[in-house]
Amino acid sequence: MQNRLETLDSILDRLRTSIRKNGLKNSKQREEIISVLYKSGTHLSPEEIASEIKTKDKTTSISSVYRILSFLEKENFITALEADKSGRRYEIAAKDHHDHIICLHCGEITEFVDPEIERLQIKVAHEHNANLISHNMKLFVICQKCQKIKP
Amino acid sequence: MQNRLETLDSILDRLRTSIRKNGLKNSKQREEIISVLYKSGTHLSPEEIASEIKTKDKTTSISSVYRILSFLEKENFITALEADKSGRRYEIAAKDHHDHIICLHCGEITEFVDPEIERLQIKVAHEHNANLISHNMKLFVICQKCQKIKP
DNA sequence: GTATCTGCAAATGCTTTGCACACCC
DNA sequence: GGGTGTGCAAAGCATTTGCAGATAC
Repeated sequence: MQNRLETLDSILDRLRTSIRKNGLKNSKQREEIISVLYKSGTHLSPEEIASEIKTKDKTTSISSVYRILSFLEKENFITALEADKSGRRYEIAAKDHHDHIICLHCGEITEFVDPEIERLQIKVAHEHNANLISHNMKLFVICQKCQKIKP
Repeated sequence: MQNRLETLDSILDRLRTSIRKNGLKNSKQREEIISVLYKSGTHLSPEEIASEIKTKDKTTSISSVYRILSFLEKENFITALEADKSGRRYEIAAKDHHDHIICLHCGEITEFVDPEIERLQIKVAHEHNANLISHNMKLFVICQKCQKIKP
């Protein structure tokens, strides 16, 4: 996981501002989900988020988790990642931009940034007369541990 | 679309070899699907493939299309692409390796290769002590046409 | 003949939606 | 108080699977 750019409190402040800006109302569930994602530091599935919140005594429903995740993604508080066929996983957006290395054997997810690749992606888009909005890059690998297990 | 590396007949020959190698039996549906993907030159959804085959009088079922697509992907005759939430799309693998530029506005898919990025991806994997098996890179853009429509 | 392949329909798994009640402002 | 949020259950949608008949070898 990379450096946090922002404290949890600061993110929650921005969340409240965003809620007001959209004419919405506060809810503890939204803050809970941000909190869980911030503290976990990993890439969690909606089910994992729901059960994490449930351990803290709340009876949060999975449908609310999905609804809130959509909102938080739209407002750029979190980002989604499709590591495999099992559905989306989410992580807090308050980190540096990064891409993912995914081990095909154990599923481990590592983050990385290569400034040179980032630069070249913008160049490629321009060469196609297009305006780069975002990108999605996943490197599928066999990690060091799994190379030892399965030589 | 990039240059074909192989004729349709040559691909179908390889398909028959692969079928024998796996102890399976021939079927016109498998050849039909390869044929449709080869001729279309684009990225088709399972539904699109099924309806394309149906126009040619056959009553192919969607479940067979899915089953055959899995087989063809496993055997590297085709490759899958997830352009958006609407599900997977497939294209013939008998082309040079390439990645995709996807317009967020009109959905147009363009193919590209940047040898320098390819090289850097291998380097990044090595720096993480991992063995690069494959990658997935999508550049999400607003294409030239859509920039004019929506300034 | 026997094992694979197919079409159909039902099942699955993730995600979304409709609705009635609960809660925030 | 009126609108927004939630939980629940049901619906959606892409994909997978079980099964009986069809087909390839």
